[in-house]
Amino acid sequence: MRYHKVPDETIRRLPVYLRGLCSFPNNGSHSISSQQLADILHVKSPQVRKDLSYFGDIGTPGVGYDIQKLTKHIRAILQLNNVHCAALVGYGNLGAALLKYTGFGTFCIEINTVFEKDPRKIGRVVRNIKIEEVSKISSLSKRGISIAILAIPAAESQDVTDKLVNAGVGGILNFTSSYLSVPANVKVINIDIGVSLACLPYYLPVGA
Amino acid sequence: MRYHKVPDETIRRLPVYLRGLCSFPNNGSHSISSQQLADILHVKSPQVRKDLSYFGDIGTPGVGYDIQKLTKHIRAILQLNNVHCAALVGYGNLGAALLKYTGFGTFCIEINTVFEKDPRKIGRVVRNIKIEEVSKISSLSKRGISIAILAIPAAESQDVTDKLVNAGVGGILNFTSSYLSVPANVKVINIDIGVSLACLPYYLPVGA
DNA sequence: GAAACTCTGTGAACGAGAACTCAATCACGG
DNA sequence: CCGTGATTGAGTTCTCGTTCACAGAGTTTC
Repeated sequence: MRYHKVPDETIRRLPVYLRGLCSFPNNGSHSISSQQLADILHVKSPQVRKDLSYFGDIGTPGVGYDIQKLTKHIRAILQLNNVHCAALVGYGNLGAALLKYTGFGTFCIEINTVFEKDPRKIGRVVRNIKIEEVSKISSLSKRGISIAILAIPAAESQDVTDKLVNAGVGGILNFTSSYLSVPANVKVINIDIGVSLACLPYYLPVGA
Repeated sequence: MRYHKVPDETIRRLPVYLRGLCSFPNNGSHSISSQQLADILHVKSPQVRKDLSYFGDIGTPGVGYDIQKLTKHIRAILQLNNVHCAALVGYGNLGAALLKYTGFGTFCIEINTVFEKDPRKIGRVVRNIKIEEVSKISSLSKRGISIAILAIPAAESQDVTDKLVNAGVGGILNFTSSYLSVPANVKVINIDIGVSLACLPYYLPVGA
């Protein structure tokens, strides 16, 4: 199931819609209108309709969207119907926090593999996961893991990325501050905490 | 120093430029061309020129941009010339990781205040910072802190945000999954780790 | 000192995404 | 069974940001 040409921005909003649907109070009604959904998520209602219309006729005019059906549909689009296992590379401060992070469950994503360079950490067991050395990344393809989370120092990021790509990883969530060069069929999503924070002072009133 | 109308996207790239300049090998030359800068950061060279041109004539035709001068200039634009203190709200997994995070130093931002709800953590000292209770947020204005990092459960986010805004905070880095409602003069930057991760499966080859 | 070369700054074209608008569709009540 | 009200889906417009192309300024070379 692959769709024509959907804006990345739309894809990015789908998980937000999903979360909105989960939190929608089940007050008897089976359906929700684009306006209601828009209000919850603080976007405009035409935006919601347009986003959803990329994937065929999901709603029914005069009524709205069937909540359960819509939820299932979005999960199907995002390929979140079956659990995805993800590998975490780097068990430093951030890595440890991510492993304990509970916000992935809603989206059926579960970190079940951890790699680390530091020999002192290798072998330790956290949350039933044994920390492995980075050279074991090559075994990911055999384990059917195609998503990786990169939380290591910038200097090693390209090196590890190459290993991940070779192991068949198709999606990388990059917390590193460096640009990752990957083949076209691999998707990288960057989260640069430093840059985001550095933008804030610009918006402060002058002299603050 | 406030400039006409600069795209948010441009502002977001400035810290990246800054980092690129820092890592540029000091090989005798004092200047760098838009092309060189573009190559390092994997953007197009007209993009670099346009971004920088919003802030007046910084470069010299035929030569390029004086590295030191440009660095200073970007820091001035972003208001990063003097150190900014930031308050961290929430000392959970993520909060603890952020406090230890070293990536903020490049941008002259330093977390020097920590608030937490859990009474067992209040009073503890980490990195010379004493963890305070959330009710002390109101004292931020007196301390001249106008940037906050929000790393708490979604349920309490709006509550704490209101407290922050009342205390004169003008910029919030929001790791919470919820939308924050703030007055127009307060800037919120959202980092939603769950959503970013949830997007990845969409891009995987079907059936992976 | 002039010509050739390099690189910036900017106006204009282009493209993507968001907001608007309205016709078509469906449920429901009389 | 038909009219009324509600809401979707899509075509259009608008806004924002990126890319392009070129004029002009500075530097180097002969």
